[in-house]
Amino acid sequence: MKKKRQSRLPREQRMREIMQVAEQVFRDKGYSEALTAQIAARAGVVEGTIYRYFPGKRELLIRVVEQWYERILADYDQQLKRLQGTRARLRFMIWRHLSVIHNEPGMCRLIFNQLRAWPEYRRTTVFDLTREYTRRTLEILQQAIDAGEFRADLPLRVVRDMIYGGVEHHTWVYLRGEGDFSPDAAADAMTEMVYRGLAHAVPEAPEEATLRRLEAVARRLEQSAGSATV
Amino acid sequence: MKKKRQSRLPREQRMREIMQVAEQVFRDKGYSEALTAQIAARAGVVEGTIYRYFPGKRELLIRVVEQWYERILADYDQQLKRLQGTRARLRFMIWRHLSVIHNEPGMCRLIFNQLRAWPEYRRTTVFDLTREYTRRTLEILQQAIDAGEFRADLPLRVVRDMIYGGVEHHTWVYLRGEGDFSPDAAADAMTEMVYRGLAHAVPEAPEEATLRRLEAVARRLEQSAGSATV
DNA sequence: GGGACTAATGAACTCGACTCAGTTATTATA
DNA sequence: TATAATAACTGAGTCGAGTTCATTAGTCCC
Repeated sequence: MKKKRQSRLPREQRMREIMQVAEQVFRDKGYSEALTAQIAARAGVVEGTIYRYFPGKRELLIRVVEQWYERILADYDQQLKRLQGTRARLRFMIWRHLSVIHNEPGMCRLIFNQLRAWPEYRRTTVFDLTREYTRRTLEILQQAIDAGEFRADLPLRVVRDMIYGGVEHHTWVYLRGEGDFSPDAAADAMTEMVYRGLAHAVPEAPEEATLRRLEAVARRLEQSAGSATV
Repeated sequence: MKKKRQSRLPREQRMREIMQVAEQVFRDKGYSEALTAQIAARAGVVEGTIYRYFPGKRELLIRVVEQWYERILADYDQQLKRLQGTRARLRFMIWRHLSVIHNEPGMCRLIFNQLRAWPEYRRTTVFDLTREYTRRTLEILQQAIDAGEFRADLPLRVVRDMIYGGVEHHTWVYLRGEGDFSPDAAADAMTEMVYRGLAHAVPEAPEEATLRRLEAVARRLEQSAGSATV
């Protein structure tokens, strides 16, 4: 057995190496099965070294997931910008979310099962980015309402919750490793569901404009009065 | 400080006492903050005693949650049986789920954040009962299809996922202790959404539509006005 | 080549879940 | 009432994983 002394690396690089190994181990084993000892061993350092770079195991996972999530969402906007029309844009948001889960179940499990349950979650960029992207979905819906394409009589936040919650619920079995799902099929169904739920059933009647303006007033009142709510 | 020797209890009773204390501690502290030492202390036994009745801390939580869940769902059927019509029954399923979360956030957090992430989850009665009740929702939808009330062109499982996922997603902020939600309002919105998504497009009388939307505006204004407290 | 800096070490420590050989309280039997 | 059998309960200890820190030793620069 060799006692191979590790050559020293600049701070940044060692940090990157540890995170890289940690990502792999967390992904494969899940959070609690992933041992700091093993991460250290695979990274070719001693356990204590990890603690020179990260305050603890939890923080290490957070950093790893943050980095991954930023990478995953990098080209989101670009792709979305190319799409025209409510339906296409809505479907993209849903499909994309489903696809990420389908392609990266290990990472998604970590977010759903661990990260999101921790108190640190709120000050995570995962939290911020998720918020940002669900907000974007709300915007798409709101724009469709403003354009007279969608009705305004359902609270959009509930619709958003049905989309994102629905996506997650739909992928559970897969995430437990007990089955599969089709991102395309699910995205089609969910988009259709939202569309029917919000689209006007009948061509606009003359009093339409008046109603829309009344509703716009309500919205403004809500926003000014109710910034306490979510 | 007294060394009060515990009188011996029959197996069943001691078990019940431990579970009772454990439920309280788990509910208040969450799983990992709840220490077996503390549960033992509060139950008036020594730590080792817990392990005469439960194989481990996880199993103890499982048993506690199972017992609670069975209690919660006990009168479900009775109430459902009383309700007639797709809309009422559907709304009840949604509302009930929202209400349980609203009334018992501590327990629901344990299920969502811990139990469901464990491999043991599948052989839990929580798993079975949840399955049973989501199946019941599917049945309501299916019956409506059979009766010609709903269309059959969307996969019902996706609809069910949007319902249950939507409920959960909608309650996150509340479960993190950062806000509130109205089970009634959310149930109304979700039921409406599902209804529109699945009902045959029947041309609506124009006055009816106008009325419903005016009512929606009024409801929202009410909620805005009252959201300072929320 | 020597000093300053700091990456890295590894042994020790913490803290909580869990174990088990042994100790009684209780019950059954004589 | 005495005694044996049973099973509830104890508590001191083990174990294992995360975390700490005083110390060691590459690396850079003058």
